[in-house]
Amino acid sequence: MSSYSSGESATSVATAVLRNEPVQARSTARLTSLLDAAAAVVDGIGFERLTTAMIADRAGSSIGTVYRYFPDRIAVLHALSGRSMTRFAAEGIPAIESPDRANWLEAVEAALQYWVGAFRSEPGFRALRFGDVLDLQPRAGDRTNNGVIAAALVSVLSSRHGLEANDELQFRVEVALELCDSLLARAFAFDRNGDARFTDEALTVARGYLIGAYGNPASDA
Amino acid sequence: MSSYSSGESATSVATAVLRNEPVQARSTARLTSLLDAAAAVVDGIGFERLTTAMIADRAGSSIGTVYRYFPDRIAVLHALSGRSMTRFAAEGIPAIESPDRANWLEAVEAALQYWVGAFRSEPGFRALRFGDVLDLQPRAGDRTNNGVIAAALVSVLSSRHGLEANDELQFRVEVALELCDSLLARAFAFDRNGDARFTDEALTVARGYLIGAYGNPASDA
DNA sequence: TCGTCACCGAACGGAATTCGATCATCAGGT
DNA sequence: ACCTGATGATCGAATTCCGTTCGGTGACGA
Repeated sequence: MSSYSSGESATSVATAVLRNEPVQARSTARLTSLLDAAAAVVDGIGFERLTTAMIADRAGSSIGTVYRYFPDRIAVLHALSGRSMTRFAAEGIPAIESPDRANWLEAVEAALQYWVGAFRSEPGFRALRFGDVLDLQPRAGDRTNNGVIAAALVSVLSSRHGLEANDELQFRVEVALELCDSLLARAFAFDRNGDARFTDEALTVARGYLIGAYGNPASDA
Repeated sequence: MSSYSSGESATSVATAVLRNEPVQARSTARLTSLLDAAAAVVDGIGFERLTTAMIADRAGSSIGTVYRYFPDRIAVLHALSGRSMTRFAAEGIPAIESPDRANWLEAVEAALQYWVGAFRSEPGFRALRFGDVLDLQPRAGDRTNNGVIAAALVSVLSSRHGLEANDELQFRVEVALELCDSLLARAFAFDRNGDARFTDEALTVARGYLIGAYGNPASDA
């Protein structure tokens, strides 16, 4: 009945949304350019105003090609958020696993810092908020993106820092991410570079929340 | 330079989204029924699937009338969230001002409890999350809904509980609301009645956050 | 050179939005 | 009281915009 997962699921994300898997080289490039285009537009005008025509234009392709790969407009956004998440897992998690992290708190802080960086520089990242905003009528049991990231973090925290990987830890990490996410969204809502007051507070809050639950590992030394 | 406000602004909210202000009695009634219709539909199917035709039908009017008052479909949603906020201020704030609240913490907790109740029973409330979700490209200086509610809370906290109404307090209350909001949204995402694990955690987090900043007033007695 | 992969863009359908015609209310003049 | 012009309010067919489909054409690999 345990709902947390243990590691590799973080990298195996929603590519199932595609209608056709690209086979030839040019088509994988096309797919990439479609997602890049969507990311760029979404950063500029927000996901609600993103039209399929805009994606096609900016990617230098036609509307039909968009629909060769994606079942509908929303699927593009889901794929984009999936790609961001995969990148986050592929690049961020190893950085967090670095032996430099003396304890779980440092690992978490590294993850959050990395996350803020993604808000700043990863196209489409801030506009989608990991895509959870799109899950307007989610079915119970659906995995949220934050849930998947949380699972990856949990696996690092348990395998390298001695925390027990159970539902409670998964829940708390998920909550911490949710908290951070909301403040970061606010931080970047008006300020393209992130209002420092809110980005700082996001890190402080998440930190405080987890320390409240698990104690401060630095002072246990 | 102070950005907090001191009370009455909480009731003067975004009616500026209207194309035409209603003048005669029948038109104010019409406007109300349009918003009621939107709220009912939005609760059922989510704001993305809400069509202008549905609003008109359910309100017993025509599409053209919708557009007499609102510049576009999204504006209806903004107005709806504005009305929810106004109600929250009009009904919730007095409840919070009750002399029963021994200290600021109890006032805040009452506010949050009231908020959870609104998620449960106020039509359209949970679907819109105070409408901030829709603010995809807000202009700098725009007031967020949470910001306005925070201002109202700040005025209660300062006038009745001795906290100094300054930018810092406004900021912290806003952050607390944002934190609560994100967890409540999550709590109600799958469960129409609110997943207790997340609603509880929302209150705990907001409480812990403010106590961390201002101390526990109960233990000062 | 055949079969499949990719791509295109006109055409279709539904939803958003416009706009001029029509009805209702109100003020004030007789 | 009644008329009357002005303005408020409503309507809904027409238009425009956008998501999505589909049949046709070009490109790649065996």
